[in-house]
This record gives sequence, C-alpha cells and structure tokens, in this order.
Amino acid sequence: MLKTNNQSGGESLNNLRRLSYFVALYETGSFTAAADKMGISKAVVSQQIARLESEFQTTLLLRTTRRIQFTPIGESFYQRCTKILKEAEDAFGELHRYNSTPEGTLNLTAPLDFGIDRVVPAIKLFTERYPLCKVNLVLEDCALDLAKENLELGIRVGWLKEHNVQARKIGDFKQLLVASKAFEPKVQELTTPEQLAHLPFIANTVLKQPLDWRFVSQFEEEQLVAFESRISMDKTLAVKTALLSGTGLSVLPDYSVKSELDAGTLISVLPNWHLPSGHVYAVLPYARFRPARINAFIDILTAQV
Amino acid sequence: MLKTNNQSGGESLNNLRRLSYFVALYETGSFTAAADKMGISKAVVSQQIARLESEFQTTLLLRTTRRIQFTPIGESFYQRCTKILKEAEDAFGELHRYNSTPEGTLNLTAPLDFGIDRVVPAIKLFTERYPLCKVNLVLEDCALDLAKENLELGIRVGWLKEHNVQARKIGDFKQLLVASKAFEPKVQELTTPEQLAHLPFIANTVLKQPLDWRFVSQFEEEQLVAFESRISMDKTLAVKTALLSGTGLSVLPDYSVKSELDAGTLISVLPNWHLPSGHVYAVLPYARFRPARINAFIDILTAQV
DNA sequence: ATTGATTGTTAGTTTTTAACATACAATTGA
DNA sequence: TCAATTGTATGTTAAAAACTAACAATCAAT
Repeated sequence: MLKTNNQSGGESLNNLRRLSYFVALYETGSFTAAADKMGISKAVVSQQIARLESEFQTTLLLRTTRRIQFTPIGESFYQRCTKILKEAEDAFGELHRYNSTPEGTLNLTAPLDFGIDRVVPAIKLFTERYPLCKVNLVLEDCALDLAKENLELGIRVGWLKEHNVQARKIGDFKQLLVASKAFEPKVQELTTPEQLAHLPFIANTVLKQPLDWRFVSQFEEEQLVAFESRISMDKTLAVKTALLSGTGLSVLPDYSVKSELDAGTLISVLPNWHLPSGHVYAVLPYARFRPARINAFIDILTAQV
Repeated sequence: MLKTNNQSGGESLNNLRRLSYFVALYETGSFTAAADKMGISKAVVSQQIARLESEFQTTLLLRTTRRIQFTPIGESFYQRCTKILKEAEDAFGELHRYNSTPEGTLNLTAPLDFGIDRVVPAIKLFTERYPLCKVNLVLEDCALDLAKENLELGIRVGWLKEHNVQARKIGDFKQLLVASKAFEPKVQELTTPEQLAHLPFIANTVLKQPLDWRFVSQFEEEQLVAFESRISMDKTLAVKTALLSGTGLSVLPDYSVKSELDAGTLISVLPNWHLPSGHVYAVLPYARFRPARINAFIDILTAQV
C-alpha cells in the first residue's frame, strides 16, 4: 500500500500533547511549573519541547537554568497554539456536553415561511422534550448577523451567501409551480412550460429572479420560461394566500404547500416538470461555547425536514 | 505529587491523531479510503473512532457495511475538527517556513512618529539582510483594519483596542515631559509637577487625554496635573517641531526624542517624576498562511526597540 | 568565595499506546 | 445466490511517552 501522508505538518502534527506542554511552559514560565501543571515530570516537558525544536530546526526559547526567554517565533507559535487548544477543548467539550440536559433560552432566526411551516412545529417538540428550555424565534427573510443579534442558530433556506459562520446542511426542498384548484381546468391539459407564459403569475420578490424559471422534464428536457407578472409581493406566505384565493400561479417551496396539496386546495401544475431544488442549512456563529440545546434543536429540526 | 489536570477535554485532548482520522473518515466517507489516505490500516481507523465515541459516550456516525452516515453531533464535530487541523497545520507550517528565505513584499502599517523613528531604520536593515524582500509601509496614526487594507503586519503603540487580531508585545516606551533648551532656566529649579501648570503646553491630540497627566515620583508620590494649552496639533512630529522652536512643553515618547535629548536641543523636565509608560505591539491578522518575511521583520524590529 | 537550594537536562527503565496482519461477519450489486 | 467489499475483533509487535534518579549549571545568601 502506498503511503501518501497528506498531512502537511509532517509527523509532529500527530502530537497535540506537545502543543499543550509548550503552552503550559509558556504560561508558567518554567519547566518545573509546567510539569506540575500538567501532572507529569519535568523531564518529559524538557524532552518533548526539545523534540519539537529539533524536528523543526527552530529555537522556540532560550534557556538559562534560572530563566527562560521565548524567541519571536516561539511567541508566535504560542499564540497559534493557545488558539488551537482552546478550540480543541471546545470541540471535545461539545461532545461531552452533548449528552447533558439542554437548558436555557435558544435564540434562533429563520425565514418567515420556513419558520412558520417547519421551525414552529419543531419548537413545539423541542420544548416538550426539554422542559428546561425556552425558545426565542426571530422570523426574518433576510440573513441576520448572528453575532450582532446575539443569535445562537440561524436557519437558511436556498443558497448560502454568508461567511464567518459554520454551516451544516440539514435538508433539501423542492420548488413547485402551484395554483388554486380553480385553475385546474385551465392547466390540466398543458404539457410544456412554454404554454404557461401567458397565465397570471405572482412574483415572489424574496427570490433573486422571481420571473425566470428553468424547468426540467423527467426526460432531462430543459425549458426556460420568463413569466410576466402584474402582481409581486415580498413574503412567501402572502403569495400563498394570493394563490389560494385564485389570483394566479406561482412557485412555492414544497414544505409551504404540502398540506394544501394534500387537501386539494392547491394543485401542482405540470408535475412532471421539475424546478431547481434548494437546501436548508443550519448556520452557527463561531462561538467558543455551544450549549447542548443548540444541537438538540438541530437534531429535532433535521428529523422533521 | 497531586495530579491536577487542567485540560478540560480530558485524556482525549492529547490525541490530535484521532481528529485527523475522524476528518479523513468524514471526507472520504469510508473507513477503508480513510485508512488509505492516512497511510495506515483500516483496523486502526475503526478502533480509534470507536474509542473516541466510547470515551465521550457519543455516537458520531451510524455504520452499515455499505455506507456510513454521520449524526448531527458528528457533523458538528467534523466542522470543528477541520478548523483545528487547518490551524495546527498552519502553526507547524510557520515553524517550518521560519528558516526559509524571506521574500516578497512586506505590507505593514505603523504610527507616523514611531514609524519614522523606529520602523524606517528597521526597514533599512531588513531590506539589506533579505535582498528578495520589498517593503510597503503605510504610516497612519489610526489603527487601520489589517484585513481590509491587505496589510500583513501592524505596529501599535500605546494601548491595544483591537479584536480579531493576534498581538505580540515587542517593546515598551516611556513618556517624557520635554521642552527646548531655551526653557532650561525656567524649569531647572522646579521640583514638583504642580508648578508646571502655568507653563505653555502643547496638546498632542493623538492622545485621548492630551492635557491630564499623572506624575509619579521616585518615592511613589503621585501628582495629577491638568495642563492648559492654547496650541494643539494632531501629529507627534509636529509637536516635536514646535517644541524645538521653543514654543512650549509637551509629553513625547522616548523613542521620538532620544537623539534630541542626547544632542541637548531638547531637555527632560522634572526627570525624577515619571509618566505612565506604554507598550509597542505587533498585530497580525488571523491569516492562514504567514510568510517568513513577517517574522523576520518582527525579529529585526524587536531587536531595535 | 562558598554553600545550598533550585533549575533544566540526560540516561536507563517501565508502561502505555498505537500500529500491523489476519481472520471474521455483514451487506449489497450483479 | 454468489462474489466482492465493507467494518470489526483479535493477538502480536513496535514505538511512543512516562517515570525515577543522577547530573551540571546558575543564582542568592551567607
């Protein structure tokens, strides 16, 4: 078997221990004190630091028997090491806390429509399962700054644009062309998207391109349709209300119209032609500590989506 | 000896190796492929991941013989782990690069006065020692946003206010009350700072409180003096020029007036009373890769300060 | 100047950990 | 159903990392 070690740091990358020793050494300022702090013998600290230096052919600190002095590269290395250790602690801490009981107030944000259709039911389950938890939900279609708004969790639907956050995909959704049952006679015999262009279309301005849609048939056939609309609105829920009253056609996410399709008050138009699907993401701020309630809630929401 | 393990992550914190295995497993999606990638046998990957899970009593992934599926906590743990590994690689990479030849253009910023007095000479040495390096110095008294301005290094004098940067102290400075030699007769016989209040004082508005100064005598005696000034300016160099022409007294950093004090064109007023001293910092953006030239320059500058 | 305590390093030994090779059971696609 | 491939379990070997104890270098106090 060919050995292909992709770790660019070389062998030493394997030893987080040495980083801890080095950090302890820096923070105590003495080999003896560092050894005490780590609960090992000072010989080990000396040996491991020496190995660290020899492997990289670098002097991290100058030693006299009475005092140690860090070189600039030693200082710099320390800065990076503490950061790494803190993050490693956090990562393990999260694993550790994960099984502990969630408590406290979960602050989260979600888009209006997805929030109402999916997050609210998840919140119900969440508060039932975890009696010590409260929830504060901020419903906004725009992507709020999590750090600034003091939010622990954001749900994003569609396509991610943010940086400075960690994102995890928690589900997918389809986009469906739907209309009220009243339109059934008009659309029943349609076979291709081209024939739709003249029908009354409601533009959902939450989307970047509310009028241009790419349809793909079950046979991979592609058709671009540019709708014209005399009505546009900036909330998906408002569009749905308009559709229900028979105002026209529009594209809505599946989670938003599932119950109406089941009940038959809305119908799927050209069900054999598919529109681009999107994803649902949980975004998390780069926070040091992540309370158990956050993962607990994501688990519940993921199971629902 | 009492074992006081301060590492909150427990024993597992010591094993960065397991993190690499877990990351490889996640990224390849198979134990066999992960083992190949790491150049070890698949038995090791299986064992180490299992140990990771058992130590934290957490399920990171669900295995079937044909497919593995990560749990939400597994996803979350992966996100943190990749970040940690990238940073560890960078830290070791910096050690590794440190001994390589600096090259490229060093982009840095420094305050006007400190820049001219200290950084410019360091640049001379730097470019002499490293012929492959160029330097672009931005002299600004305000703390520029390193990331935004595409700067690799910032020198900050006084007191740090920034976040989102790494800072290293590279020196100290004293603040000195000085005046032109012409003032010598007037100030020679003064003994306490109180007696200074009526002398003409030039306010350096780079400082937050240019007029209020706390003097401490060699006997730890403390005196607060509130100067009044009819002249204020916002550049330390301009203040010095004004002082040299005998306009009045002011407080200047030691590095700025060393040569004038040596030459006798400026004199130290009440040399037995000390003003608060400050520090010089090198601040670095949180960048992944840090070229060798940066540490090389800091080394030279530190030796100078 | 000498002592004495304390520091960091070194050497030899023991313990712990991780690696390997192999065999095994489970699942899936043909 | 069969063959191939997956992840796991086992016993063994190799390599770290730990300890103890002795050592040389330094500083403070006499």
